[in-house]
Amino acid sequence: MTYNHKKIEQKFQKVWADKKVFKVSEDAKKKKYYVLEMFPYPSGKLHMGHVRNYSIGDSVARFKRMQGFNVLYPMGYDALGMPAENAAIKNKTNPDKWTKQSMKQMTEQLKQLGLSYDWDRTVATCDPAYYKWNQYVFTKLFDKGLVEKRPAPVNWCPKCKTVLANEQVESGKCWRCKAEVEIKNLAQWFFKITNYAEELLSDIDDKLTEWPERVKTMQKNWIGKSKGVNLKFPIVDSDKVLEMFTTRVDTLWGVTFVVLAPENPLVEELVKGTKYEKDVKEFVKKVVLQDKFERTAENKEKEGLFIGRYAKNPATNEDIPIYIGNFVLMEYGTGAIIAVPTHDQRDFEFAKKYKIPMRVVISPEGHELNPDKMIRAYMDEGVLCNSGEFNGWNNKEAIPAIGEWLEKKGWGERTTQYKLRDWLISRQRYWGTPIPIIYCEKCGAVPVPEKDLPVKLPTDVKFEGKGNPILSSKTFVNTKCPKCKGKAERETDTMDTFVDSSWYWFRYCDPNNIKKPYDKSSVKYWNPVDQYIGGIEHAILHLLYARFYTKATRDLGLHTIDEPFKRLLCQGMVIKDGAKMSKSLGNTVDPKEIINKYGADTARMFMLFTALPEKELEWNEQGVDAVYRFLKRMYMLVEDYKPQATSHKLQALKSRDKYILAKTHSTIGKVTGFIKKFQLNVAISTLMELVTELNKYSKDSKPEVMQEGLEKLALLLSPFAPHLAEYFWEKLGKKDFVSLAKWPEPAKKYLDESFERGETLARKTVTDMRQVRELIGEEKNKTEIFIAPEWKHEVYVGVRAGKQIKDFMQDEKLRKYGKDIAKYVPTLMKRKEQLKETIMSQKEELKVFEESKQWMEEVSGCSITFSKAEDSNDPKAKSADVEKPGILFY
RNA sequence: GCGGGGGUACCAGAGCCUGGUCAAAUGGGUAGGACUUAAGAUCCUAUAGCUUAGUGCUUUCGAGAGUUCGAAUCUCUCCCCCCGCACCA
Repeated sequence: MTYNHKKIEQKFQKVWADKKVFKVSEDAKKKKYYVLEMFPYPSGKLHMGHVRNYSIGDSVARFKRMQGFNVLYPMGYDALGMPAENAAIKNKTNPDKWTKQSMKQMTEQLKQLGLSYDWDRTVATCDPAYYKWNQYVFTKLFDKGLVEKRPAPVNWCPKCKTVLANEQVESGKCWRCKAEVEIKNLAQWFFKITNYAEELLSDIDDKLTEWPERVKTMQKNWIGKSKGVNLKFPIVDSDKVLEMFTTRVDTLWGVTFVVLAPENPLVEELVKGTKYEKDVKEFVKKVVLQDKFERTAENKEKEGLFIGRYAKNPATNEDIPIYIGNFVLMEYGTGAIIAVPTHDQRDFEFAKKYKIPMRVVISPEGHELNPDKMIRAYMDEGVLCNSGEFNGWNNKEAIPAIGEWLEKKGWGERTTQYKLRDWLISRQRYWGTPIPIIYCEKCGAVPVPEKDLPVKLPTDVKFEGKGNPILSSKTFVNTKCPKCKGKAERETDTMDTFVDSSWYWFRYCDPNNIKKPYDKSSVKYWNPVDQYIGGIEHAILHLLYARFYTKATRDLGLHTIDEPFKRLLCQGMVIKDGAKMSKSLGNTVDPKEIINKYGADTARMFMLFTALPEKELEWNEQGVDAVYRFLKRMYMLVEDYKPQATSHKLQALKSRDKYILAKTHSTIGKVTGFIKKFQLNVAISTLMELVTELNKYSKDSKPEVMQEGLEKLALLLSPFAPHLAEYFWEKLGKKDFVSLAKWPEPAKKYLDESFERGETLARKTVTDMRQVRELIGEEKNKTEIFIAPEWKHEVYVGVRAGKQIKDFMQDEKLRKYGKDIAKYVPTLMKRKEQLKETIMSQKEELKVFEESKQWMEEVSGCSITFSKAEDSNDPKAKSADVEKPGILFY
């Protein structure tokens, strides 16, 4: 019999499906556990990253289910988005058709993996019944003022022909197609995520205690909170006041110039009619035309210009020259900065270039800095000088004090700045949720009333790859105003697809609700998601949006959840030949082929065994093969075993039996621990150890013990290789599903300390000692193994047969066994620690051996008598300074 | 620059939190053996160095120092690598 993975896997996939084994429903009596994987974009083909993601998720789901939790483990499709639309353009079909076809294919592939989803809860975001609720929430947020349309410089991807949110621009390139992003000024819809900046930030530390550190840091950086002061410098010869944000009020006395962003509207005003106007305008034009990303690129040389005006630093009463500079960004703070060249590297470079004077206001303890001799800004801590009444303060300690002082004087206000920008959700594409807004000449932008939702995507659309296809629909755009019934036009922008994925896990809780996005109580029962699993690439984008949307919909009263994902795992990438698997590199491996050749169990187990979930996984066919062999080995083990129909009583146990039981039960403990810690690879390696032991044991086993070992093995294997485990379970005479069986607990009575302790060496020795006897012969009296303690805590071990020790020693096998036994002795004695602490007297040593005697007899299957080493027949033993007691095994 | 994570035997990768049972799991590779007509599969053994009849000894977990009876594990310093963010005032 060989391991026929296809037959086994098909069989159990069918049974699981037929009997709806993994269907769940709310059950107030049971503790719930929600395992969620980032749902895939239905490209039509599963890739290895998916397989990895879902293998991890499924093993957690199965583990928790067996532990008695009511496990919600759903799957769906993030079905709206560009690829479908591009495919439609390419094939001149409809995205809807293409997407549905893809979803079908993917579902089939997912089912082949044997994932324990509740398929009755599937959702697809392209379903109007789903995106209706995007629109519903949009209109509610609109009413609340959390949505707004406004013109803004936006990131425009010329290839996708749509705008992108800030988060979707990666070093100047489109996150999806990698095309260079351009900046355009357009009127766009925004979700006011910035209103939630503070909560999004503070909850990271307060509530996301089980998130990976690096994701939390990335989010914190992205939100980018800084506390500081909005300084107010009156502009000389003007009634205008220049506002500038700074976190470093301690350097206020060192300000020798200020810099405005070239786009700052004040600039034009200030230079109007002066001799500087022409130069300034030219410079502004040059910089603004320059790509935003080019401008802010690394090591970009600082450039700027004096604009001929001054502002008064109220702290020093000095007139400070105003510059404009390319390194100042309009979109952060007030688009203007104070410049302290002595204590800020950028200002330093700028000042050096334009020969602006500098003044030191912070000195390192003990010596004075000379601004003329500085080669770089001094940014460390120090003592304030030239700073009026704050002279002598530590600069860090002075910051709050100066802030307060400025506020009192009315020269500034303490404020907080965030880097986070509002979430731009408009997309000029077809395959997304239509934004439910109607423009009426009289009433303005009017949200579509709930009764008219969903606003469905038009079907009379041409896909030609130019502009927004929705514009080509005759029936869509023209409509009536819901308020005044007058002539009106629909918004043709659709929503960013990240909106779709910002609440799908709530929908899983109540996927068929037609009256509401979801039932409040269902959401309350299942949420928050206990374990969320997905790629690190969503560390900011999706995870930040999802957190925001959760808070926003909570405030709409739709549910009461603050944070959607309790615990997060970001699995590593699957790589091959040192690079991420990708079509363009041609280093992809199709999961389908692997499943065909080796089976789903192997594919899944390989994913789990080869690397820690968070780490990169290097694809390696040899490794796949190794896992396959392991499964096969287990298969053979079970196949060769004759199940015990009777309820087994574990009695009359020999040491080997006890050892196997101890091993089995310690494995239960370890595997459970490792799964909890997500060290799935280690969990599997522990199983491998057990299998090796069972394999050895199987040659001469006590059936009840074997049954116990194999049963536990099947249970422990179930999260990783569910089909095979299910097969084993059946083989072992069980009538139910191992997938629904109770997760085992290690039984204390089998965890005999003496077996536990010396486990590793014992497993060899136990068999080795028996084999020594077998090899040497039946006549017990001719066999002699001696172990004699030497000086201090070392031990002599000798093995020989009869009187002819030389004959015996020439036998290589026996020498090896002897060696192993010898290795085991210190462990066996259980007294290594004591032996190390004190040099024991001979009597004590003897006692140690005495205590161990019984155990050793069991282990070796030999009877043991004590004798003195000098009584040994071995001349070497006699001579080797062994006047001390020893043990002879006969 | 700021932040996060690392450096373990031929390779991958556990062990570090909770110090001793660690020459250090597991898998791969390599070598030898059993089985086989053969191949494959399977099984066994070895795999830092030296040495023994047996034990043992020396050197090892990025480098150095420290704490300790005892350090891969704890502390400090240094070196190196990877990954995020980055002219954010």
